[in-house]
Amino acid sequence: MGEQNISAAAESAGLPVKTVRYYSDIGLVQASGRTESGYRMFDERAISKLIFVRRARDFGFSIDQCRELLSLYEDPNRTSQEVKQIATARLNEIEAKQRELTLLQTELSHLVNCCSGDDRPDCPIIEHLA
Amino acid sequence: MGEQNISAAAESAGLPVKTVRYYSDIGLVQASGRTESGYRMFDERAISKLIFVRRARDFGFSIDQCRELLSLYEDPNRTSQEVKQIATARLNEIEAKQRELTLLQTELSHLVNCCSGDDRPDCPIIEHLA
DNA sequence: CTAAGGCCTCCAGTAACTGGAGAGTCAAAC
DNA sequence: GTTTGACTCTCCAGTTACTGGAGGCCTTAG
Repeated sequence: MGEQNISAAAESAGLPVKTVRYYSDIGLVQASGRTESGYRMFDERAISKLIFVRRARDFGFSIDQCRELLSLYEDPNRTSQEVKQIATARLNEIEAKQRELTLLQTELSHLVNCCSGDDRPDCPIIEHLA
Repeated sequence: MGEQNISAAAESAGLPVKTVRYYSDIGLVQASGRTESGYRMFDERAISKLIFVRRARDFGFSIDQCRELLSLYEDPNRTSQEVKQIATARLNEIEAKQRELTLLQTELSHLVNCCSGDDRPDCPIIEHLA
């Protein structure tokens, strides 16, 4: 199992083939080489990068943040400070989004609870938006 | 103040001019008419629709949901049931997103707390992603 | 009358893919 | 040896909800 073609690599990484090709196209995770006929081949290092990116994407890191994290991952001279900074930025995004959603949820659930949901046209939801 | 041009309408609604033009283009909120020279004009009804859409967008309703809400808003024979159904769908989306973010926040904040953030390369965040 | 600003349309770009067309490639079945 | 089916390739279009910009007409203040 030295090198795998794109579908094997995609399966190893838990990603769709299309996504692996896309990451390859944008230079996020390059294939380690091509066959004579032009098929992408992925070695273990490339596959571990794909896995890394998948996990980072699961955390909601953007492609650009993934690019930075990946280069830190690959850099033996990285400092944990650099990594922590990126992760903290993402954490702040998450927490900001949480606060936003909590406000929306509070207000919208209140409106939904106040709406009788019957056959009459009177509706506090519509009234609130109008 | 019978009819307003696009910048006055945008200001009344609290939306960027570009967005008003966009809503007009996609048929979400049409201008009530055009001047001889082709300028869009918005009457009070159009402007109240713009405001309605802005508020609905603030709740995170999609353009398509806004379209539905708007047609209910305009329909004297609507039932509050129909409105409630759309709002409940959006509320479910919000709550699903909240659950997702809470999981992420828990996990990521744990990792960030475990990361020393110093000059050494050892980092639990990177290790978790690898 | 001219210059500044507002308005018009159309096109491109954003994020991160996803789907599809058309064409070449590979492995196995016949 | 060929054929068939699955796989791969590239390139293009579409998704969401705008946003920015080019090029050109319109309006209004000085």
